[in-house]
Formats: sequence, C-alpha cells, structure tokens
Amino acid sequence: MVDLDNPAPTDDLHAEIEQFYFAYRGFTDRADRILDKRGLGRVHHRILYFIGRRPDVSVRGLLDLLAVSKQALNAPLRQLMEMGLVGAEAGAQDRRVKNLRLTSQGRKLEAELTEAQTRHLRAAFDRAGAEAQRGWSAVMGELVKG
Amino acid sequence: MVDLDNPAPTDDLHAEIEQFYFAYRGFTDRADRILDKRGLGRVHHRILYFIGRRPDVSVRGLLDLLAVSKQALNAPLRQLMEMGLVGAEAGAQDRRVKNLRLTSQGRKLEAELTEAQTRHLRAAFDRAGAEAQRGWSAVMGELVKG
DNA sequence: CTATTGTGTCAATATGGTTGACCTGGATAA
DNA sequence: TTATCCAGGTCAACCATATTGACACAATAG
Repeated sequence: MVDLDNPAPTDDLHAEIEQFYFAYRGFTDRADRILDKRGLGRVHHRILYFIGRRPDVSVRGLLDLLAVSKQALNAPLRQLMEMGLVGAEAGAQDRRVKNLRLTSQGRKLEAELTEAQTRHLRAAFDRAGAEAQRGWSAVMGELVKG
Repeated sequence: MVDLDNPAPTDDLHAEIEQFYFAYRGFTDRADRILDKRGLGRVHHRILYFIGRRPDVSVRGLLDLLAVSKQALNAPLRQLMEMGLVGAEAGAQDRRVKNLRLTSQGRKLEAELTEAQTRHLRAAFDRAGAEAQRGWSAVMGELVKG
C-alpha cells in the first residue's frame, strides 16, 4: 500500500480523490489476481457478475451495462458460454434476443470471484461502523445518480 | 447512467459492489473526456496529479505510486516534459534522481482536470450531507489501509 | 575498484479496446 | 408481400496501453 494522509477535509478534496483512486485500485486487484490464475480478464468477471445480478439480461442489455462495443463483448462472452458458465435461451416474445443466465458452474465461479471483494468491503465497513457504511452508500448513490 | 436499486443493505454486498463500480466509472469518465480532447490518457492525468500533490517526487517514487513499469511511465512523462507541463531538476544530494515539478502551465492543466472530479464529488457530498461525507471517507480510509 | 541504484531506451509481445463493414434471422410496418 | 429495422455475430484493420527482457549510462555507496 501507499502512505496516505488521513482525511482532514480540505476545500479541494484532493485527499478524497486519492482515497477513491487507491481504494478502487485495491478493490479491483483482489478479484484480478484470482481471475489471472484462470486466464480470465476483468470483462469475464463483469459479464459473470451482471448476468448473475440480472438474470435473463440480453446481450444488448449487457452492452449498455458494460459500456463496451459488441465486438469487445462477443469474444469473452462466447468463451464463457463454451466453458459452460453461461447459458442462453431465445426470448419468449422476441426470439432474436438471448436471455443470458449463469449455469450452476457459473454461479459458483461468480460467487468465488465476488467473495474476495465482499470480504474486503465487509472488513472496511466493520472497522468504520454502521453509520459510516450508511454514509458511504449514500454518497456512492449520489455519485451514480449525478 | 444505469438503473440501480437503492442500498437496502443485504448480506452479500452486491448492491454496494455495483455502487462502487458505477460510481468510479462515472468519476473517471469526467476527466477522461477532457483528456481525450488533448490527446492525453489517464496516465498523463495521474502523472500530473501526483507530481502536483508531491512536488519533487522522483521517477522511482512516481513508479511506486502508479504501480506501473518504468517503460510504461517513460513515454507519457517525456511527453509531458516536452509539452512544458512538467519540469525536472537534478536532486541536491543525489544528482541521479530527478525532482519532478509542475510548471505553471502544468498546474493550470492539472487544476482543470481535477476540477471536474472535484465538482462531481462535491455535489455528491453536498447532497448526501456532512455526516455521510465523514462516513464515506472513513470507509475509504479503511479500504486503502486494508 | 566494484557493486548497486536511478534513469532511459530498444525490442518483442500481449491484451483489450476501438471503428467499419457485412451477414443472418426474426420482428414489424408499409 | 415487401421493405425496413433491430438483435446478434463475425471479420479485418487498427490503436492504446501495458508487459518483460536486455542493455547503457551516470552517480552514489562499499
């Protein structure tokens, strides 16, 4: 890790910007290290994650969530389907769309991947306290909206 | 933006993970868009940022902060020096080391770049309240430490 | 003198993304 | 029906960003 002065809220929010940067870097590194062992990248993780969170999401929906081109999505998604981690069936009303779901294998890997991040977050929440956790979520919610 | 359910703290912290992901993505996008107009990338921003925050940092120090290889740092750093945004002078005790500093032009660009992120953060803090801001910082501090 | 360290550079390579063009097949409006 | 649109898939060219390895040079430390 890196030496970081404690908050001491100043006007320019420089300290907070650094907190955000280093916190997110450490947060993603946890999963990345597990991913690397399996020859997978962040995209695979995000795909697994979002399909897990939004079962029956379409390819188009995934594209919007991930904010990448369909060409960038296609290869890793196909790979996950070939690995038997993601399944698809044609949509009921519109048979063009694919409804994507995790297989039981896929759910297992997704859980393992997310677990590292969950533990990391959980530990920070526990140390900072429930009130701080609520504040964190409130600010994050505003950032997402804004 | 993307539709996100409100916190409703569950056990698995999935909602919080998404908040983190989308919040950080939106956070960095602000600066990225400005950077793109000048043909610069995130690395340039980080270099400018950290030199601004830690004047007289060495190349080695920068490498540790950014966690990249020196080859990855070299090109953008040289570019910034050629653009007159970053200056260097030999260290006083050890003349091998470069003490990196922003020029007045560099400070101007850095401020402009960081301003977008600052405004974004500030707005979220204002909407969420001072107590939430303290909580956010406390959790982020724990994440950085952890 | 020798070894180590800070910096810079060349080369080869990997990864991950982009845009553009084109295709299939299913849905839908004229 | 025909024309058009849309979801999805794929090929190609390209570009940005990163890596590791090897090497060079200058300066400091022993």
